[in-house]
Amino acid sequence: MANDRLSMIFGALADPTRRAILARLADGEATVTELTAPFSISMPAISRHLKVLERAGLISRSRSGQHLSSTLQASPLQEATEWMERYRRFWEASFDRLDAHLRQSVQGREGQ
Amino acid sequence: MANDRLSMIFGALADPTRRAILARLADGEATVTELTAPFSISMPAISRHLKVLERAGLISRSRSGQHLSSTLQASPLQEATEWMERYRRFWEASFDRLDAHLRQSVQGREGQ
DNA sequence: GTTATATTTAACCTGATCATTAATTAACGA
DNA sequence: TCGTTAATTAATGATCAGGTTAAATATAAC
Repeated sequence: MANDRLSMIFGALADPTRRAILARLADGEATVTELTAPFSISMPAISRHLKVLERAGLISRSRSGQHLSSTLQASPLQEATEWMERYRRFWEASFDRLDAHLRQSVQGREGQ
Repeated sequence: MANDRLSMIFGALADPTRRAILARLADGEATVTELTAPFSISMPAISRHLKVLERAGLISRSRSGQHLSSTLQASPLQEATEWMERYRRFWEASFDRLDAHLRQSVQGREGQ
């Protein structure tokens, strides 16, 4: 994967296990052991996924004793969203039915 | 790469050449030859990038004679944005650290 | 039909990704 | 100090990504 910032962010998000880890961290920080539990893959594998997320800036980590906690850092998601904003006019201009459905639900949450 | 929809979308966006292709297509449809010109890589390489983008639903293609035109399809970007919306409160929380009061009222309106 | 143009497919190479198990490091607690 | 727990690193292997050049396919133009 290219090592520019957006490539690292999108690359990190391209894996379902890593997205699931982020989803878990949305409920609060967690140790590597806790993050490993829900999956059928080994702890070293999770440890590597965490490295990828950390490199993308999507998590930070802090040790307290034996335990190494991961915390969600969402600002790279903001960068990614900002990049996509450039294309918003295209999906809003679309007459596609799926588009219409998704647009509606997005606007619902954005309506502030 | 996993073959679920979000993984294919994020995976497609994880490459700078493919993002540049999308940027070019935002100015209008283009042939493979036209899309190849700005890059220092070969046409077969571009052809593969286009396949990845097509598989992710980010472009559609239509032949007219010898020419095969690619057209931007932005709705997958909307899907990706919608997935990220889930984390918006986190980046807003860190960005607006100094205005916790406002943040709270925004979260209230979002129903989180 | 022959030749030129546009694009894909084939064959191949290199390096990255994602998983494994085994070994190592680090911190804790008796 | 010894044994346990937490996590990473090492070594290995399979598969995928992204590039190349050369060959094949398809349409156009003469």
